Amino acid sequence: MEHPRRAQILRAIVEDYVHSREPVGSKALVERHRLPVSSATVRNDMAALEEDGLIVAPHTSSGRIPTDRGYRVFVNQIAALQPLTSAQRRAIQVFMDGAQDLDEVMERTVRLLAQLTHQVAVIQYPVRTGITVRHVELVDVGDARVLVILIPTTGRVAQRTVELPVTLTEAQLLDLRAHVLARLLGTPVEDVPDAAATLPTSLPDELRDAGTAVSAVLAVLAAASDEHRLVMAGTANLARFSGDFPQSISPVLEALEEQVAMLRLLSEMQQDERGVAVRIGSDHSDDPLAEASVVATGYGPHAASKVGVVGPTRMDYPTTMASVRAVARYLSKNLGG
Amino acid sequence: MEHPRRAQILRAIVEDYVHSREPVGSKALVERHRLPVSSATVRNDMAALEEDGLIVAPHTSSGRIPTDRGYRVFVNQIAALQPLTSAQRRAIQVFMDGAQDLDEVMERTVRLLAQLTHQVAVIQYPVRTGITVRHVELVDVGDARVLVILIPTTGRVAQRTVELPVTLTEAQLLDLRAHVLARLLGTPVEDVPDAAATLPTSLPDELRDAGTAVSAVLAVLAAASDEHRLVMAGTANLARFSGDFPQSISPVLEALEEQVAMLRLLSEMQQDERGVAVRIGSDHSDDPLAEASVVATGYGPHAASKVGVVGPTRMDYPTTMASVRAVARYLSKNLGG
DNA sequence: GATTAGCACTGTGAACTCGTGAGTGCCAGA
DNA sequence: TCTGGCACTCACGAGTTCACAGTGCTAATC
Repeated sequence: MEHPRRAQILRAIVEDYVHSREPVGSKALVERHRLPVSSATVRNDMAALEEDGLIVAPHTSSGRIPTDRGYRVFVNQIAALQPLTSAQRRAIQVFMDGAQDLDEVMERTVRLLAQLTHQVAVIQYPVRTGITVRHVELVDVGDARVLVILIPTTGRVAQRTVELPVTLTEAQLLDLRAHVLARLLGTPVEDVPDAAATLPTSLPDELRDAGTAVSAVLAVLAAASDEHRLVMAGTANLARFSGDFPQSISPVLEALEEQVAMLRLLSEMQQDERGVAVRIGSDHSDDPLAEASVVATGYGPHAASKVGVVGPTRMDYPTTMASVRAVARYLSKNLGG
Repeated sequence: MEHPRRAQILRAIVEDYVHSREPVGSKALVERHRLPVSSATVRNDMAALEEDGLIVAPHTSSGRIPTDRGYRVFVNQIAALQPLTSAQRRAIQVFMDGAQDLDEVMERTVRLLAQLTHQVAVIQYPVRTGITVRHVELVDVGDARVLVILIPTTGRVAQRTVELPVTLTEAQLLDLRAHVLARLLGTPVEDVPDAAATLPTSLPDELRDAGTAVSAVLAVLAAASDEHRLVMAGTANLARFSGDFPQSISPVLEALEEQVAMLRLLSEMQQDERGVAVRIGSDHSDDPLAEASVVATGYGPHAASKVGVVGPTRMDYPTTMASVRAVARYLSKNLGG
């Protein structure tokens, strides 16, 4: 793509097609974009672009539409993302202001992004790093059952009841608690499973079985964290764009409900130097998101948590990318506290 | 509707239309259901049913389709819900078996119900009654900030950090904790706001301001509970039935995302003696669910928590109602533990 | 070599016609 | 109250025509 005019024409085709949803022809292109060449020249360039697999004609004697590869090249060409309008900036401020807890921040963020982009927005709960164990509490619930509570330095408190193989006295439970605290306090949460596994060996005999049960639960509690949760909003936007999905929007909705798959997809996306990752369509046709594009970026420390939108390949990439990045930046800035 | 044959004809029309999505005519009706009368008779009855507003003809000389009122009467006529097939019962068992924590139960339930009914399924987190305060923990986080943790007898632990107007020593914090515990331990969660409000008056002067801040947070924590959370699954099913929504499925998707509105809607639905509540369409056309039906029922103690499905008015009510009830019963039975 | 004007060609989609058939309402008779 | 019969009515699909936006190609021009 060293040919500058062809790049310009590709850009024009993408813009017009995204805007009108109709195949764009050479003549209309020259007029709408005041190109300093004739339609015949544009036709020649179009033939070359088609040769390169960047655009296709749905049928003989119709205008061209971009292919996934065409969108890809277009997206890569965008040098700098256009900044948001001041109105949009203000919207972010107003919308996000006053969110009390993390749940509310996630909820508002995802709604805001859906509204800003007119697409489906998804956000992963923050991935926290450097979290250690602040406290562990064992509460007797009767019937040899104990409520195990794991309190990390930041993030959500995790709890679960566990059935002990033996009944412990109150003093024994306090003793066990002391052992657990001694072993785990200040331990990075990701090391808790290993640390907990070594716990029983250091316990007096009468606490060993109970300690084993508690350790197992602690390992589960340390592993289960918010960061596998995904929140989304704006699914109704998909229906509005249903014309852009040749099949149906069903596979897309299904894919969105598969949180595990979505999380993997998001984590696999590599953002470029502009700070945004874009996935356009898919090569393998069995992918439920084969007809869709995903624009995502990381936020928070190491940009480890993801936020993004899902929409049709025929999408306004420049503004969508700008919105996603702006929201992520806002989050990164205001989530530290 | 004391006319038995007309009731039978209405039933037949609903069944055929639900099954074929096409207006049903008098002749086809007589054949498919082996009615012991002629098509002319059926036509007369149809005219009467139309007079009553239970069916309409989309245009002159076409078959009839049920109105919302028609569906209503049809649903009321169903005396006993047909029980699930043994395969379906087994599916519930297999599907739900092995769910570890509440989140997983909710997740699996809603997926199962979506799969069973081929509709969008929604479930409200259990409404718990008779919950009291098991424990309150205050953890110093530095910078005059304290993490307040409220542990109820059952349900999710709630926590939030609060900024204190003054810095407390460790001993003062322990003192405050003791006062809080003395006041709140064993208090029903719904009474916590009131109880917490009286807390500061009983505090020594140097703890009063901090106590006020903590009380406010405790009130919030006690109010915020899982029971306002709604989980859904099967939105892709909506797209498959998109032909059944004259406008688009957008309003329905929007309505589903409005958790507050959905919760209110669900709580307002009164289930009848069969244990299921059915809402068919809507009178006011500005309702986003005007084109949709909701089948819901309560589960758990006092059937206070809701589970149900949302779909087109052209829905297989008997089996949907049976599925919803079966799932709710399963939940009620297995959620006590 | 790149660009342009000119021209013949093509497939889509909108507008129109027309025949078919399922379905209705109504009436007269059992 | 039910039934057979009959005239009538639309919706729908197939077939046809027409205009037009757009293309590819060729030959002339910069």
